[in-house]
Amino acid sequence: MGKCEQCIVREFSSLKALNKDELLKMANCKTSFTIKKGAPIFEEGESVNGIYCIKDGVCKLSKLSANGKDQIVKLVKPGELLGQRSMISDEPANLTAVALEDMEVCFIPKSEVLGFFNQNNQFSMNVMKTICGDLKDADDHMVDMAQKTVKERLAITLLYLQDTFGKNNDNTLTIQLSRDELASMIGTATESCIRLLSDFNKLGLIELSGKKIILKDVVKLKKMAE
Amino acid sequence: MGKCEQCIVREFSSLKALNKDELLKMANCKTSFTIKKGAPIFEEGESVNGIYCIKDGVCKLSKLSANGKDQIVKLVKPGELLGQRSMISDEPANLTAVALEDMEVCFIPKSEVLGFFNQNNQFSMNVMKTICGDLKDADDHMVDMAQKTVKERLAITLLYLQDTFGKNNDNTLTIQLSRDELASMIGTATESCIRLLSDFNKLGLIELSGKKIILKDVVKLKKMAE
DNA sequence: TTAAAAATATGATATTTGTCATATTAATGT
DNA sequence: ACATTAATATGACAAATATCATATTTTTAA
Repeated sequence: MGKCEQCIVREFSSLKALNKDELLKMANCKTSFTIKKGAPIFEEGESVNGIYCIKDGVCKLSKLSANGKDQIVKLVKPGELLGQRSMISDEPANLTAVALEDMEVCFIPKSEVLGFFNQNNQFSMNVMKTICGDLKDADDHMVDMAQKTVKERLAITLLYLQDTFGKNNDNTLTIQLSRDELASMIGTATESCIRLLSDFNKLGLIELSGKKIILKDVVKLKKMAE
Repeated sequence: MGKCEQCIVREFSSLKALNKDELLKMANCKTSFTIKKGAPIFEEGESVNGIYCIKDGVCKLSKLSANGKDQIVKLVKPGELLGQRSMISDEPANLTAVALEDMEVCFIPKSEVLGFFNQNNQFSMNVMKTICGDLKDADDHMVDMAQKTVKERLAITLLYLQDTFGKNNDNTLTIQLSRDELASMIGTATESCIRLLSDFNKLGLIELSGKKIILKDVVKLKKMAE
């Protein structure tokens, strides 16, 4: 069984407020497992009786709209927690979590987490701050969806992907999304997304080599994002 | 000085977890004031060093987008709190709060609230649950903005207004928004909003008498909202 | 009360975006 | 290696929405 004490990603999440004793307790009740690319961690409507701590790999949180299209609400990366919202609200998951890469995650049951909430104020404060950050992001995201054009949203999203997940040695974006997934982030039709990528390519803003994307002119992209 | 103990709206917010002692402490440090329709409570970028408890009147939380248009993110009604997000995150306000009606609000300074967080777990849990609810709403709202048409969003918004704020004896919506504000909620141009209201009127879904709106066919509106 | 300003309404038109059809390319399994 | 499937790409067109112009009504303030 892995030791939470020695887990590095813990340091990047709300869990960093936990002391040695608490970490030992957590190590004893957590379950860790791997998830293959494309597999769900949980789905909309399911009960999530605890939180997931992401050790490795990125996943998407999405919601199916009545028009049959998936909207990606958020990407979650190592060090971040998953499922806090529905655990705290005591409601079924509002979003579906699917692995974009092979993942390693740990699951900590609700009873344990609530215990930490009661005995460790810094921990619950950390969780609260994280959720507040998510709320701010969601509000901003919502305004962008309502007020920005698809072109602007594509620019914003490309910059976000590079900022958040970085680039490889050949300058290509580290995170690889299908055109369909990129469209789901932007909130547009796949064809529109592909078309705009072509346009950006022709304008020299980005470079497309197969599935890989290179941001060639970050300054212009930022201007384009407004 | 008003007594928090006797304030009814308190019962509808996270503050209901506070005990007599805490309420007395709160009554001593709170400041209550009135805000005229159209006046701001706080604006984007301002520091909000505490939380506002709404005793009477409704306000809008909005954000100015780079295109110069305001997007209304949320309406807040009596019993709800205001400013928790930025107080907890320790960040300037992300949204502007403006009174839609004459309001009565109380302000409770940050130091006091944080004190209650530390000594009253139920209270901080309540606040956390409220913020989680806001996050769920924001995510859902975001998906609607990205995936629904303006027509669908108008139907959703009209139903929301009636559900949340009710109707008068003559069946008109209790809350009165200008066409401009309604457009800001929906995320569309004022003209488009006016046009669709006309269409809905002609289709018998709603009835317009001046600024007043009556929902005539809630079933069809719900179907329209998908 | 009445002139001025603001809000509401509607038409004409341009722009953006979605949809459907169909290539073309890449990925997959046998 | 090759057939099959899936992903990407592009054209043609339709639908949704924004913008600009201008009328009409309502509100506001002198």
